[in-house]
Amino acid sequence: MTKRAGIRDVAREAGVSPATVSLVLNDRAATRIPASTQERVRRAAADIGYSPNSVARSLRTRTTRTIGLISDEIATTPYAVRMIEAVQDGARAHGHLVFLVSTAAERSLERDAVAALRDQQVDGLIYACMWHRDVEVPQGMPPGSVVLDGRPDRAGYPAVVPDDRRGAEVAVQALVDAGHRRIAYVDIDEDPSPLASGLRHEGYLAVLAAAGIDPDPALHVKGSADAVGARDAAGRLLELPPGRRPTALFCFNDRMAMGAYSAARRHGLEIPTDLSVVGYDDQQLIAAELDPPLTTVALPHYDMGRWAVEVLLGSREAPPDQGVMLMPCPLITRESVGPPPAEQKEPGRRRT
Amino acid sequence: MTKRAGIRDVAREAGVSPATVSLVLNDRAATRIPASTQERVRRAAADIGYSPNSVARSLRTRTTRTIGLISDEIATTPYAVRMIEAVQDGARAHGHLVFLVSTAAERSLERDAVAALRDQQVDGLIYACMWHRDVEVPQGMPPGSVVLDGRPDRAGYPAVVPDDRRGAEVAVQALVDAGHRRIAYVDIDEDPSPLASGLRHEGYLAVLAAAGIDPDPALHVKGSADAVGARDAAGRLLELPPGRRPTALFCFNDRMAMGAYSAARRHGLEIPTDLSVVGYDDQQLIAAELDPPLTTVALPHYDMGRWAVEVLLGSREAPPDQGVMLMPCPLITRESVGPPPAEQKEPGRRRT
DNA sequence: ATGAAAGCGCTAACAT
DNA sequence: ATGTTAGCGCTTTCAT
Repeated sequence: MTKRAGIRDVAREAGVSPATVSLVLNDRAATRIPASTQERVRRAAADIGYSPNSVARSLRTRTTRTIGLISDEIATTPYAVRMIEAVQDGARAHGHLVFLVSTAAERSLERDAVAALRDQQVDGLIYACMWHRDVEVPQGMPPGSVVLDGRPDRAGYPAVVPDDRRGAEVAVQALVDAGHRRIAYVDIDEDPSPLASGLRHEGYLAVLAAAGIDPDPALHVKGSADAVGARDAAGRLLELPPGRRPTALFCFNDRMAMGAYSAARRHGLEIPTDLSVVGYDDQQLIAAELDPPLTTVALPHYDMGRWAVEVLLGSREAPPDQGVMLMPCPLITRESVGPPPAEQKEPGRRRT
Repeated sequence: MTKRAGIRDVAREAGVSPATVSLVLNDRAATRIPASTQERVRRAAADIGYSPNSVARSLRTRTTRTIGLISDEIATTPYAVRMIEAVQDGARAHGHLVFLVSTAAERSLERDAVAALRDQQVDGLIYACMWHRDVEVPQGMPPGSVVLDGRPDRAGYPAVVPDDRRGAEVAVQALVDAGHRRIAYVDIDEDPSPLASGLRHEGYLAVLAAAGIDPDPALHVKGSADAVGARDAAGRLLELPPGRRPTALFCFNDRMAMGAYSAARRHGLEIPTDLSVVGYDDQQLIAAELDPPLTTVALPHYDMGRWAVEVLLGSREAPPDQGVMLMPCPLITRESVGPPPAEQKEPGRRRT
């Protein structure tokens, strides 16, 4: 890289002082400087390819137009990159650049990251979780930093999470509307249980209650978070005697719905004819690609990410005091939901 | 944020000059300053919680310990975030922070990003593609910047891409080793055809040739890149008369392998008993979760990302002149490959 | 309407 | 062995 042109180079070229160049190039010239001079300055700048050194400017103005995005993990839940993209887009819209640092949720790395970012004088910090959870805000996070997809343990940090309870309601309601009354919840078996697990269970129960359906505890099963765990859990459900067997499965997530598909297949059940399935997450490359495509509830990653930057950069109101913003999770209707089978029948034969 | 302590605060506290503090804190004190003074300085710094302002330091040293990572897209191929993570990790290992900017592959955004990053005085730039392709290096990219998962159109840019040809060879060889001789290539139908498509085809043909198998053009089919397109393409293959039908499918990617699974299922074929399938990408949340788990070839995203930072930051040799580094793609053996069925039989019955 | 000069917080020559 | 000084490239009073 050859030496970059500086403001004094422009000044010399235009026959004015550096101060004037600064004024003009920052649109602070308003009334002060005649259009002709402004024109001359801009020409000179363009001619020599001048572009201000952000570091010097930052030192002087004490604002860097950068933000830091700390994410606890990045690769495990690939679809959550939508949050990163959203933060990116929002930052760009505000003329900011973003430092990304992922910390694998290690406390010491988190502290280092916060410190490094503060040393860089970032204008704001976002702490992003890759899944809805309680978060212990890292030491040194300046108040005003926003928490993304997590619930901060301390006040002073605006936060946004998906409205999992409401999302589950929408999902289960869709099943009720299709005529189902024996609806199972294929839950995740993890310790500690994710916040989303409980919230979605609440939503599930609320809709059943509202529909006058007595919840059958046997229809709340748990399996490990992968397709195999879900396949087994769903399998147990499908082995229930005809009268007790569910006609619809609400699955904790799309990955588990994928397992439910396997179980149905192994039981000779057609989706959605013999069994309806709803997932959660709207995970790219799963939900839409399953056969048949999966009806699911979308996690509003992009919206949450956008919300976070905008609150951080002040273009949107933070929720009053301790309030956590609940972002709606829309139902994505595809083809895995149908009316319940006319009667409880024997495991069907595959169509030929 | 209350006013940060500065180096002069530490100096006053320790009863020395700012210069001494700088020396000590940067481990440049070597022989010059007695241990006792050093200790005093460090104590003072710790006491008042001093941490140097990176912006000021950068202005002075003309090096920022930051790098810029420009990625053409981020959300579409979620598994490619492994590259970002790798860059992250490598940067951290070198004490650098990374600016992430995604440009949706728009030329004007790319140019803006390059300019903004240069204004920030980043120490280096990486241009990352989300899939192996030819890249027109954005205007203003300083020579020495590295291209990740792409082939630059100009010299002066070290680059790394997956060794798709060799990867395909390994995949098809696994099939040959299992005893297959009628092996199809379920290719992607896209215009322009991705580099990987052609390279993998070459690898496929090379292995067949080496095994003395005459390639049957009817076994090279194409489908759209989603599960449905692949299902149809694979379906056509499975409808071939017994003697011509393939016993194994090499799929362009895991998503298409997923479609092949659907097709097999619809034809009453069991995997791997009746049909073997190999994918490509080792896409998280697909390959491992399919039933049965998919044998596939991994794209070395992490390794490539790591390579890129290390070359950028000088801890690894760049390939000689125009050379593009080919990163090996390892075979991930799971359960979708078996020996060919004893004889061409009628579509099998599902196990009960 | 413009310029001179100070200074953001640090580091690196150069003195002492 | 340590301190003084002069900037890094900009912005911003304050003078003129």
